[in-house]
Amino acid sequence: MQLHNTLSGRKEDFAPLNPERVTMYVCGPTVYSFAHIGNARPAVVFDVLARVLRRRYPRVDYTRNITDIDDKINAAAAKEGVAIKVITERYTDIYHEDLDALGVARPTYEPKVTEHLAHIISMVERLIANGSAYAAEGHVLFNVTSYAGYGELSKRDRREMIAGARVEVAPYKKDPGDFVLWKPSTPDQPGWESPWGRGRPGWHIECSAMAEALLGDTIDIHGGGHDLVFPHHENERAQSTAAHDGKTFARYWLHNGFLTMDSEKMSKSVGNVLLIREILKAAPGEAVRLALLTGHYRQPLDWNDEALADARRKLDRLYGALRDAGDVAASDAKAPDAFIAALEDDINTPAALAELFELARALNKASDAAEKATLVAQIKDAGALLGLLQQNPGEWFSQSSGTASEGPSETEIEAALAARIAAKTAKDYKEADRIRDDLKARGVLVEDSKDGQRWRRL
RNA sequence: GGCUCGAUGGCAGAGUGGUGAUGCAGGGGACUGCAAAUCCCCGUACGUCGGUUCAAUUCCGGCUCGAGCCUCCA
Repeated sequence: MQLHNTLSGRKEDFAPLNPERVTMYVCGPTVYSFAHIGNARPAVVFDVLARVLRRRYPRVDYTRNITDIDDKINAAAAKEGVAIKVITERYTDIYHEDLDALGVARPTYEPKVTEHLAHIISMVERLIANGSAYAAEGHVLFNVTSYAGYGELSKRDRREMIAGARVEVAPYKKDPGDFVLWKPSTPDQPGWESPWGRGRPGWHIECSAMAEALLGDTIDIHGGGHDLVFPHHENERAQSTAAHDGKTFARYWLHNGFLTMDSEKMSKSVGNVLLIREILKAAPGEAVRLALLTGHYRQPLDWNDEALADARRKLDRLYGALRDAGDVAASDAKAPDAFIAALEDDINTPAALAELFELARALNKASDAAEKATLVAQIKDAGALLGLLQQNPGEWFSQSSGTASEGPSETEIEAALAARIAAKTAKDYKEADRIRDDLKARGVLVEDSKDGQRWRRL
């Protein structure tokens, strides 16, 4: 298996430190608002990676955190006049619902910052003790000059970074690049007791502490969105390496490319965010998931209505092949080698999907029952690795296009179909076609097959 | 301004130093009462200018355009 490592800038052979326990950490959401479709990309991509790894390794410990201490959360809570827990629990639930709809399996561990304060504090103490960090005016800062490898991950020169920095440098910093590990809270802000007074952790230390607590000093894979490379992952790397006597923190750094809207980054300031739940009103979650896997994970992906419609049509084809195979009992065949090879080549989902379509064509052409059984099993097993094609074809074709869409009920459809078959038997094709056109106008496509009429929602 | 990554047919999107993945759309045919679905056939795509090479879309360099980071951000 090969994975592209941001640190080296190239694809590398993947070999876990301990094949009996593969460890993976992915930065999860800050729960202060609804998740948008851009947030869904890493969740889906790394979900696929976890599935692929689990096929090969007996145990994959996948940790994806929930950031439930953050100034944006504080702002949201203050605005509503509620405790931060009200905000964080609400949006954690919503995040779970949204990802469930996209078929994203829960990670092995889903730690919250509020559950790891003791660990964070102990890590900060260790960093101060070994000279990597210092306390100043109620803050604790990590001294970037103490870590020679600073800038290696994001390929930045520290001096250039300082020169180009647009932020004002706080007077208590020893070096302009130093970043906060702990900061003081005012009495009206959420805070926790610490050796440096009542305060709260900085953004970067939480991931280092939780990764250490759940996965150990050295982890195999660290993932996240490309925007996290700097400063978040650069800082995590510095902290963890410094806290562990120079031991490697993450062996493979994986970063997914951005999702754009009309070729522009999705962001609240631009006003072009598209929430996952808004999309789900008009499209099945499975189609959203496939749309996210259409391009390679490291490439930028432009989101638009056509991409989503395209994904639906692809699923129509795939489910259509499974449906037309009828009731053949699937054999125990597994996904073919070419499909696995594509996914094990740095998660090349477009190439894997191409293999899946080849299987579908073969299934459509197959006439032998044993051959069909093998192909059905292969398609389902391959689909499972992508988190797709696990429903019955009948469910796929009869489901409405989203949580908000409407259309004639199944009872109505069945009644219309009965009338149409009667018209057809009487060779009244004009009436039969009228019924078909009428249903089509209402979003239901009727098809005649060798097994009689069948329908699907458009 | 500095850094990183891209530019493939009507659209989306892999890949490769020398036989044009895959899906959608489009054209032709088979099948069908007609459709739909399915199957078969059909496209001289690799931003631009140079270089290396017997041969470049694929390697190297310039240019143009695009995305991202340098500030919270998936």
